[in-house]
Amino acid sequence: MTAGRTARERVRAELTREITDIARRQLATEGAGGLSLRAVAREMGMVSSAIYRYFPSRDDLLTTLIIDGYNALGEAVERADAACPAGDFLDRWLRVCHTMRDWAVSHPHEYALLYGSPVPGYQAPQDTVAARVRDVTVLGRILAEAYQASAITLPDLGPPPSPAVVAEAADIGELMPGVPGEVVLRGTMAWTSVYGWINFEVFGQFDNTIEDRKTVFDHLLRVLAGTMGLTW
Amino acid sequence: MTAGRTARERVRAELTREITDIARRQLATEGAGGLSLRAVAREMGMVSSAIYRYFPSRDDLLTTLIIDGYNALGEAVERADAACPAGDFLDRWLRVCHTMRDWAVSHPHEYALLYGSPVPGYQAPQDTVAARVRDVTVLGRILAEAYQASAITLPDLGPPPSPAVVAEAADIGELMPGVPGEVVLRGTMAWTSVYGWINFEVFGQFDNTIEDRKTVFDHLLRVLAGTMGLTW
DNA sequence: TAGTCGTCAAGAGCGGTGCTCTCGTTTTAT
DNA sequence: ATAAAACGAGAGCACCGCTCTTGACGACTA
Repeated sequence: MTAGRTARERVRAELTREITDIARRQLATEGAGGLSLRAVAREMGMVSSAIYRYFPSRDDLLTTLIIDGYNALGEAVERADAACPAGDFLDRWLRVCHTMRDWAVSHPHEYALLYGSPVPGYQAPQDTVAARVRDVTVLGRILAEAYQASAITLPDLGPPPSPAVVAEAADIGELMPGVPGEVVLRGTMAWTSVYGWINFEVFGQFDNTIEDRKTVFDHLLRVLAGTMGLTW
Repeated sequence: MTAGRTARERVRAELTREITDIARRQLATEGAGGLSLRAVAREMGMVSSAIYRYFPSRDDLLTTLIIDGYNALGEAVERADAACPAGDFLDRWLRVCHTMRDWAVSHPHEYALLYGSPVPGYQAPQDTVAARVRDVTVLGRILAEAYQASAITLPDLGPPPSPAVVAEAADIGELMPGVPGEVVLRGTMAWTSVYGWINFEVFGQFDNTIEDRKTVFDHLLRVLAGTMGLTW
């Protein structure tokens, strides 16, 4: 990784890493809006214009921070899933979701960058999509493997989805090959619910209302597992 | 309302309204980060410092926009609920939630101000809480009235919540007097799920994935109604 | 080895921002 | 009528992202 050939390439990689590190720290303390190229440069003892040798604009720096954030979250989720017994689907679901929440709570500003309101004037480039889907890919895999293991029995919670609704979820269904549309929809719903909770929690909607959020979240996860038909 | 006694008070109220109107329009087109006091002043033909006679800071202007947003959303929701037959709880649930989504989709930047990542450096003052709870108050009332009408039968979706979990939801339960904790928890879950979906939709998470979002959202709402035990 | 070429940090500068202070003027209240 | 309060205008401060130019240093090539 740091096997840059020339000395110039090595110091360039080093400085680039230092910029992103400082930027990430500023992001963690000030939030996305408080991220300032000039402040990063000041902390590095450089002049502000020098930063532009490494990142052509503030948005480009933001983009790498976003990609890094998706990868950090995705990696944590993948590790959590890998640490579970493959056949205990409920346990995998619980641990993966708790990992997502833990990461979000401990990196609120980075999480806001990923799942909060888009940064004004900033348009996420296509580079981010590969990293963005890592977490939901894990959820899809759990659900797919559970279905293949016949560990899913959908509870009857309402009228079955129309074919049109099922067709709309086809793209998400690609993450869970072989899983019927109705299950895909329940999974999508659970996915949005989990992030809805995390959003509320990280963005302060539960302030002065729910204190022991992890415990309530755990209960939410078990109910969601029930809606997906995961046996308990 | 515009019955200010002196001429000065009248023109002050008028100018204050004009400032917020222009600010709201800028917010709608540029987003929260693009809201600029100088730009507002420019559009009014005033000098920027004059704005500070009406709003002591940019954050104060943002605060009134936020309160206005909560009230606009809350009013739309209350009107939608009032237009439904009081005894058709599923219909009320569906219409209220669709109203929330419609408002969010047609006012994305204002919605982001209310339910997105908090504006950096901005701390919502206590003035906002009264307006903020209007939407969830309506949901709580629907659920409470449904329960009192014996229109709720909770489906079995997992282990029952521990007393600790139920206790955590006590504050939210105050919105639904007489409703058992388990139902309050299901309602809280449905509430977060709805806003989780709306967040995903407004913030672009469904781009290139789900096209006919209203239809899928409607299906989500019916499943959520099922989890709350609303008969269908 | 000498020279050229590309990369780099630095500095000045542009237009923008939120915000403060002062200074006359106008309107209100006494 | 006079004192007090409110007001718009203007200059100015410190900050921002970003651009352009300049001079120095390192890395390849003749």
